Amino acid sequence: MRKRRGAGRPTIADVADKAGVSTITVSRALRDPAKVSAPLRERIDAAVRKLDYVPHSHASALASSRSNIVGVIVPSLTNNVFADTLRAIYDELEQGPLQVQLGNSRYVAAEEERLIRIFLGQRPAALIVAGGDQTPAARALLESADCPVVQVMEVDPDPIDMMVGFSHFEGGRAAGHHLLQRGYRRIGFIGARMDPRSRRRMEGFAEALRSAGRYDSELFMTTTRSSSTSLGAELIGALRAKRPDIEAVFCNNDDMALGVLFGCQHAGLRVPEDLGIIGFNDLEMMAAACPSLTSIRTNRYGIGKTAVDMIRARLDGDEPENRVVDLGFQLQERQSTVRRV
Amino acid sequence: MRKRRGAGRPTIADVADKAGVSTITVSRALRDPAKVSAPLRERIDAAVRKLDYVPHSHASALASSRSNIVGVIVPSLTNNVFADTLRAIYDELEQGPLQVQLGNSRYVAAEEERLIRIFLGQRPAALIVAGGDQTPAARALLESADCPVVQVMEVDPDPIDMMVGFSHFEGGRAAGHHLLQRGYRRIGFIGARMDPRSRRRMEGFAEALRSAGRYDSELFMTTTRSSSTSLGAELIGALRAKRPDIEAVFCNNDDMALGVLFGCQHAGLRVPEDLGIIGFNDLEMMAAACPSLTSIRTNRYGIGKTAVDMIRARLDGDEPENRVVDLGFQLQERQSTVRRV
DNA sequence: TTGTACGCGTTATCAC
DNA sequence: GTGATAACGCGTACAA
Repeated sequence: MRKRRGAGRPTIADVADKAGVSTITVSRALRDPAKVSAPLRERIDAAVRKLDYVPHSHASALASSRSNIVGVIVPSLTNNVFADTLRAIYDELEQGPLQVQLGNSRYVAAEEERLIRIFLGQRPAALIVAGGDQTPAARALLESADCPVVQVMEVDPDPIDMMVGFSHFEGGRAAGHHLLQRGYRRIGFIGARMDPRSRRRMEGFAEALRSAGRYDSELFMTTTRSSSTSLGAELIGALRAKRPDIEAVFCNNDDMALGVLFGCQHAGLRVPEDLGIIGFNDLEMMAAACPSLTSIRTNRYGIGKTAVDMIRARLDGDEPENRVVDLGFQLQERQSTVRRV
Repeated sequence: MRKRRGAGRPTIADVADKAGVSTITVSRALRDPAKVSAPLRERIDAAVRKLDYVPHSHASALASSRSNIVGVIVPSLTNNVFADTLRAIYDELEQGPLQVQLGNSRYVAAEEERLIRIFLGQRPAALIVAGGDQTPAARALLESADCPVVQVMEVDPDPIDMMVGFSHFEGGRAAGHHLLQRGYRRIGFIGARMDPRSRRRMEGFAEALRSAGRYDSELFMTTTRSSSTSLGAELIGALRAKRPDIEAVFCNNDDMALGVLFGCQHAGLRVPEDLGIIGFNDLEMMAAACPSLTSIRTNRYGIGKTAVDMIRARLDGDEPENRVVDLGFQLQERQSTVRRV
């Protein structure tokens, strides 16, 4: 009897013994049943069930030098924005043999680089990362990775490999144009976290105001604290204390916008009569709020789905038509930006 | 020159060649630097950097019959409740050498079983699953798994291995007691999704009302649709259409509670004067809302942290004092349940 | 359609 | 402290 180091779980050889076939036949029966004759297939299936055999994915990955893992690295787990994209990735991916491995970079580029290094060690089937602000080393690693790489949530003319998202700059600009069109004059901005994407939204927004001669830096208030509803309420209070004449505000995300609404209500201000509010992302609650809240709708689920489609295509040997897909955004006008007369 | 099937990335043998040592020395230098003399260690580190060598985790897992993967299976990615626990797990786990592999069961027990099977195929270092409602087959798989298993979000006298959470039944009961104490009489319930945990909350709530002779099944409204803010608004509308005399409502989660608040505001009802509202989980927005919303606070981050602590202890050979840890909950009384005079 | 021989990259074991 | 050798469990290549 051979000495064994392993954990004692049944192996493909045990199944083969029990079914009276060779290991390779079991291997084939499991991965591509059509390649094995019906009677053998049944004997093998029975043996698998009886032994409760589970294939050892690491051994498989090692032998085939290819794993079924798709690494996904997002900056935040609690941010609903990524949750929707993640949900799409899981929905699409778990149909097939592919498995998701999720990393949380906590909005820290060095942490993202560390995770990329670790994930690459798994020889992943593909990699999905957020945005285009990797460290130079991380970018180099990804460029030399021998698997599809998709950057999500943004668009950029110079992707590492493939990219799907939308322009945050343009989204911010659209928010600015909307408030201007509604007739607002003293227009402010409230931003938390201020990661690169939030920053680009702010820049697009400022650009819109500037081109209309309405940019007033005093009405812009940002913090690196992470966004939350209560922070939105807090910041609008601070902003109004400084500049009570503010007429409308763009929030860098919907949680902040909701907080601004609550802050106004607690202060006895009417929305939109006393203050116009526009958010970003259009989470589900925005339409339900009272008053309903204007926002920039982004196609977060579509981004995840498209990312997986691109990966699938590449894995199937096809080349996607466009390496960069812009899914755009839509302004959702609601009660919170109806200009007072 | 030997023929190679692999993807061509540098291997530990390449590093060994470059450093003029054997592979096992490189292996040791990487895993436990103290076991290798300083000069060799430096030569090896230099070679690693020069080749940009990344260890092949699958080969390592195969050889050691132990991976550094902790499988985590949750029913939902978009539900903030799990997001907080996940964040804790990531925060705790990614410090060390352990990696998270996340599965999404979509509230489907069969899907959970499938994921458990797949994860077990990775010979994980540990497994974390939600709740105690696994299929019998899944439970059997977990019981025979040769790794620590932690069930989170609930407590149960009969855990598979270890467990950390709180009693949903008691949480529901506390909500009922609170409304009764506040003097509410016609008390209702609104529940979406109605997964096992929501169901237990409802049962505890009903139990509290029943023991006070205040249970009225007509005031209970549930749906299997997934919870959302707009659904909360919709359901309170339907419930009030049927029973305009309703005085207070317990929502099975905070999203629904916020939706009920919005629904009331849209309908011109005052909260808490015309309707008392209490939610469950106490998400961050509950305190910021106007009026602020009463809820049952649960320690979701603590649950994730404790789960990892238990795993760490077991992996280090220690046995945790208690196999079941009840982290409890706290009633957060706010404006939304201040009884009208 | 089925089987044999061997390699995948790493680590455990045992010797030096 | 360091090294030679043999597993780890499975898939590829080629033969039958």
